Amino acid sequence: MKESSNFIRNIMIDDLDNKVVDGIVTRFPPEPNGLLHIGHVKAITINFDLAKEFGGYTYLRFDDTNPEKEDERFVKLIQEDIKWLGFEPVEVRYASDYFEEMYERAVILIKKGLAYVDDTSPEDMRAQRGTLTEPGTESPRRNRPIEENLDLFERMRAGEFEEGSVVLRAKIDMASPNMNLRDPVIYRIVHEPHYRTGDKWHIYPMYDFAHPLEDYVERISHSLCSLEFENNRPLYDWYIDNTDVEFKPRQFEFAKLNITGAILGKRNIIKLVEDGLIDGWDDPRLLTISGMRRRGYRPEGIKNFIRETGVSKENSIVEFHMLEHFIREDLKLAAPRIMAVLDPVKVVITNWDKGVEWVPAENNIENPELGDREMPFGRELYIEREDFMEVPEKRFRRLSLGNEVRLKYGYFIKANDVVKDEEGNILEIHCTYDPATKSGSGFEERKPKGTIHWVEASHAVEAKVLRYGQLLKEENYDADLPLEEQIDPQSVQEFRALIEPFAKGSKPFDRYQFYRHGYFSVDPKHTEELTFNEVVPMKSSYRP
RNA sequence: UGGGGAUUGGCCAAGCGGUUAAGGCACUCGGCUCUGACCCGAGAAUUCGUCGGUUCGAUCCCGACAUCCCCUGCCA
Repeated sequence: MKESSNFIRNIMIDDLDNKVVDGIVTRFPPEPNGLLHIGHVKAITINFDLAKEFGGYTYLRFDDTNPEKEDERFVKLIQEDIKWLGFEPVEVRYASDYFEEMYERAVILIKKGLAYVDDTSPEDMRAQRGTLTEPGTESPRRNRPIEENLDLFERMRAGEFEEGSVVLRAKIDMASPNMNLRDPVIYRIVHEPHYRTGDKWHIYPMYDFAHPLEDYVERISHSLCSLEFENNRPLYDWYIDNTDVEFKPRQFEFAKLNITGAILGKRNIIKLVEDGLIDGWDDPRLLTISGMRRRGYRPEGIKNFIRETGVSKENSIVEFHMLEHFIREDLKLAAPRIMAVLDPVKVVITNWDKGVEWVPAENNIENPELGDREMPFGRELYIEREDFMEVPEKRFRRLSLGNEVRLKYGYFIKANDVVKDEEGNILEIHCTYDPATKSGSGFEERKPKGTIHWVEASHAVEAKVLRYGQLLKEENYDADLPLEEQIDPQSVQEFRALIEPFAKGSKPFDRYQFYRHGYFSVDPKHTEELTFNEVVPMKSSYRP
């Protein structure tokens, strides 16, 4: 595991040293109302890594306290995503399993005179809450007798009331400068059936009340969440301090992950999915876990990125470059390489008279276990149009008239002539090859200025290649603009590519690297059509 | 004068009173190379938002100011 220092680790070390906690127990608590994205990967990685580092363990807990938004299918998909990432929770828990426990704790609050049933309308309640600079006013129901509250709360549970007609509230401080403490709602009425508990319940706990109790039940030592919950921590502590729990979990906040040009946030993704602007949650342009999987990213690359990116309380935006770097670093060791030509121009080797010759090609120089293969070489080849210039510019190191270049895994060829159409477009480049320069022969007499890639014309397979770029046009997402205006139409580009045949020695691949043009991976769903997803562009540093 | 956070090179981020102020990404230059990628070297903060204070000594402590983020859901 990579070690990256962060302030939460330091807190844990101190807590362990000072015997504030016996051990480390963490949890990842997604609400099953959508799929996970790379921002969640940060939370997942932090929780699992830290627990593991200190010999503790981590729960996967579905925070399913709102039946109106949650769905069983997300429970399943989220677990698959986490498993794919390589994390193993000690146990899968559901907040809905603790509903009875939470109810009991709410009764404790009522009995202590710290909670009351209020039938103030949502509108009036908002008005009574005051503003950021003015205190709120107390509800007329605030001092309702305990017995009456107990009776009303029981009837709320029994389903006697309409949604929105009544809530259970904590009696804290309507003048608190922290809005969260102005008598927050503890339970609300919801008649919608819950995907797990069905219609057993008609009241559901609010996040602020439920979460600390969930953490208590699981004996979470460090409850990690994002920065926007800092204002909720006093309430978290209030509930813990007043519900007679014998274990006190504590909340710590860290900054969420933001990446330039990426849309994160379930709300936005849900909107993109619902508006049909993308394929779905697993659209490769999205940085959802399933989208990244389809794009060809591997878990290790993603996790390394997260680990190197750090944990702090700084509202930061990481450059997409950083993600690309770690994905590329991971893929370069694992991706079999093939050769492909995106914009082909024909090369005729005028002195070739051997038919088709199969030449060995290293599949992956860094990882020999991926095996070698053979590829055809013949009289007619295709090379990349941009790899040829009739008159070379300075610093141009590829093929040009009168000059020699190495064909990777093949021979040196020298361009002698070009055939053009009436408009001057190059149709063919006539070259001669030198038999002595065959790849692997150990020929060292001279070195060409450059090496280029190619495919043999008669065997090349034509394929459609999809390049998936970044979803957004602008560097940063602007919440005030409609999403459809911000999506970059170039985020999906379709190319026709000529790819070397998969014939000899080829195995079912799931990832490829295209020389110079980038790393691509096959989307397993589209293997038959040979549709590729670009993983990461490999920039060329050549500039005329 | 509501409250809560944050402020270290273009982007992340270590650092916890005495350091030449880690590291990664990006960028530049050089080397290597069966692609210019990869790999290997080298390069940037006289300085840690600003101004004061404490101290023999401050990025690290205190104060003021500035800027950014969060908080008025019966969402999480």
